Amino acid sequence: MALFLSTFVNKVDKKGRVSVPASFRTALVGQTFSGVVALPSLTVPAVEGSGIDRFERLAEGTDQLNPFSEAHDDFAKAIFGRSHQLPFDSEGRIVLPEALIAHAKLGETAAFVGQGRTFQIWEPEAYRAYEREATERARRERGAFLQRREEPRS
Amino acid sequence: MALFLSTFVNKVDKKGRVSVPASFRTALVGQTFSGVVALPSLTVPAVEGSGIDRFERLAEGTDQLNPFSEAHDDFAKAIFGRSHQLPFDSEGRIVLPEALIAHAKLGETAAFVGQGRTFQIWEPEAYRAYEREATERARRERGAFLQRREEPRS
DNA sequence: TGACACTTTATGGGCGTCAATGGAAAGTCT
DNA sequence: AGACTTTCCATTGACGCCCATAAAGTGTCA
Repeated sequence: MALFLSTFVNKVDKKGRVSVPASFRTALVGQTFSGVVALPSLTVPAVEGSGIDRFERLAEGTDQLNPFSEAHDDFAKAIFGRSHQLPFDSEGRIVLPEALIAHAKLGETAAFVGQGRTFQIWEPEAYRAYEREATERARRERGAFLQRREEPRS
Repeated sequence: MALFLSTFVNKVDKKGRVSVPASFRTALVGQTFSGVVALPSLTVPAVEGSGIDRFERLAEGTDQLNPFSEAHDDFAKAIFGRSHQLPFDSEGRIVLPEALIAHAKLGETAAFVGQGRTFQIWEPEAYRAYEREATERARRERGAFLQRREEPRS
């Protein structure tokens, strides 16, 4: 089980600690770093989260010499420079740095939203609004998706 | 054999538990997650269900750590975030989250409706109405279809 | 073929464990 | 020492796990 699914709303205490949903934690076991890697999303007011394995793979990509290497360089700066390693405490919580809390405008609670291979952390109310919009778009594009889904596996 | 066929109506107890029909369970054996993945349908008042394999395939197509790949779907976001992993208990039941019960307006009973590679969970009465309507529509369209076929002869 | 034993499902309920949360204690860094 | 951070216990409420029962299906054998 290596997928982040569903949405969980947990509390942020006055120390900035949040419980990472248990199912997310189990999706991260066996990694070289026991915790999550988090960075402010470049596109939405949320925190992007994943295991460190993702970044290890990403690092390999930046080492390559290719036509996009310059873009990769900017990319690496934007990604690695702004990312945080957040270790689990013994109860499976992480502490969110001030920079991330500010970026996502987090208050008393935080919504962990599964996105498959990664997840995001949202202010719950902001996510509800965003989800409504995203769902509406998905509904419109539904035809294309369903076709893809029903493709016979080769 | 991995198809969901036929319709079964089972009870929802006061804990929100429902037995997944045995034939549906056997269609799910051997998956990496022992249970079903469920999400509210985008189009009808029902719960969409499937095995996790479907979502694993979906995740492969959406790698969204790279912000330059603008191509990621709203859809994947809407799908992963709104989905729920519902593990089987030792008797083959799942517990339906409040959000799904509300979406499908489930009461004391739930109808599991096979759809081939997936299935749906309906409030039984709502499904009967929907089915009547669907077969009626199919009948009308079949009529039109047959007419079209006959046209070249005339 | 009909009766009986056995297996599989569906359903209900009780109870122990763990996840989520809060707070205290211990350790660090000026 | 004071402020802040990390580690360690304490509580509670939900959920997973187990057992018990009933209904339904399957098979066997006289």
